[in-house]
Amino acid sequence: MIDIALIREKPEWVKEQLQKLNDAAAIPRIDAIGRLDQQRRELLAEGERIQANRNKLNKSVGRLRGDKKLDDAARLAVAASAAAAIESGDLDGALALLTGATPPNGGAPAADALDRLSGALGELANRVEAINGEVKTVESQLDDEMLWIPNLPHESVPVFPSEEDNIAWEPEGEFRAFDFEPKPHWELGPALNLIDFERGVKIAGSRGYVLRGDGARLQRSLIAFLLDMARAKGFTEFYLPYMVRDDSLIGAGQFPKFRDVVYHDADADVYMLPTAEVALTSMHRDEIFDAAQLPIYYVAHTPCFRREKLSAGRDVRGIKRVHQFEKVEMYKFTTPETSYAELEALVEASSAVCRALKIPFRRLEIVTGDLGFSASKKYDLEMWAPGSQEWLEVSSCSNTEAFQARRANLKYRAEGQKKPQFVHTLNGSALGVPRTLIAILENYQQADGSVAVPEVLQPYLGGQTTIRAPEA
RNA sequence: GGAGAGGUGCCGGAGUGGUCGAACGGGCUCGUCUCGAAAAUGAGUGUGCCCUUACGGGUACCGUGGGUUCGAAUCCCACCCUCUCCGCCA
Repeated sequence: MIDIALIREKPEWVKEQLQKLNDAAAIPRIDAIGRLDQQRRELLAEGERIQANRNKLNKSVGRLRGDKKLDDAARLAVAASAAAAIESGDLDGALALLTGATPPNGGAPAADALDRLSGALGELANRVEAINGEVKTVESQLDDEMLWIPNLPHESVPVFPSEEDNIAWEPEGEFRAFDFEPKPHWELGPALNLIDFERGVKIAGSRGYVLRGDGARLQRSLIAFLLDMARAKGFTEFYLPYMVRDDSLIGAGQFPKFRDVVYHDADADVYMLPTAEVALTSMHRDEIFDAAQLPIYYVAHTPCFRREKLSAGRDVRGIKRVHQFEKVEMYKFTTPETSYAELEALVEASSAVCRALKIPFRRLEIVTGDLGFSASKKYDLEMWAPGSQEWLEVSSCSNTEAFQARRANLKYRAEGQKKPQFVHTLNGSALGVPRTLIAILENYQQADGSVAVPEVLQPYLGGQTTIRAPEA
């Protein structure tokens, strides 16, 4: 969520930002939010004004009823005058009467004066309730609109319309020179009996896949290696729930916009985790940190489940785009002052993993048109896959600034400051597992059809250096 | 799945329908005392929202949502969650 004060104070500027994001659908919402916000505040002011008077009057009535010093006639006289004052809208006058500041004005002290007073106060309660009802309606409309507004880009993000314009940095690492035609992983995997697509589809349907033998072991090793890399950099490792409630998805920015990519168990009303980021964002929901606790670094390996409609004919082969995959995700809670330095460090941490695996990769600076919903600034890392002949996105590192913090109510108290303020949150993959697996297979394949094991993974595979096809 | 207990502030723990944002204790912060510390002692110590340049004022919040009432932490209803015992189970 962005700060509504921005919309209140400079709506045109906000619209310009949305224009850069290519989110034309969000733009008309800004005016709607402006109207709702104003409406809300007007209603609140009116409702609270009456309520403040009502609170005072109610207390005074309690005292009037219990006041031993007044005889019945006097009590009725006060009640009658006060009731008349309330009915005519003079709440201050009524209060003065009830507290004895002004004497009753001598109206007929009817026997039912106390009931009439109660009735008048009840009427006041009804008015407040009616206004509060309107406030509620307006607020829920307002919240709903706000949840659809994407995060705004940081000023350093290059302004271009589409992912075609993302800025690729100079690749790092050595591109291998092959003296044979490198195969894509969808050929290598089955040939080495590491990946079984037919059985996967048999079990799970479209896009199902099975890793087998050294394929499964390689994945397991990779995950352990990735977690160890993060842990060495000070990240605390977590095991997390894979099924989450909708508040968690709203907090991380998945809902309401991306509802259709998340699997849902309607009976239990829980959702399957699309990324660990969702669970990690919610870890400290509704908490207030001390400044001294920040920054906080977390890392977790989880499966990710994505229902996205996988378009026919695109990325259909292999395990590049699937409904279920493993990912190791890093997450940071920081102060606003340090979040951009922390973003650089985060990308560096992911880059270090690519270097350690000795696979050529490059950094992509994401432009405004491709920023997505939650990020203020984002970098992707891509590994080169010589068999598929393409760059594979293996990591995506974002600073969401206070966008998720506002949705999930994540705050901290700055040194010497009374008011808590929102933290900044960052997330980055380290790395996406199937794509890294693809890159390993395709980069480490050898002329005889076998695949060498990256040096850093060998200890995790009991010293094994090569993956070969099993004996026929 | 069966039976029971309970959800109040940073924590523990009170709370006759009106003066309760909430006793009391602990913690924490600032101060006094001290060479310093401990002990003792004084004051303070929630969050959101609205109004206000500011000082400050108002309002809401005692699991959530409804209801009763002039007035609800306190009464009624529904729901959620936690815990204990039994059963089942990796």
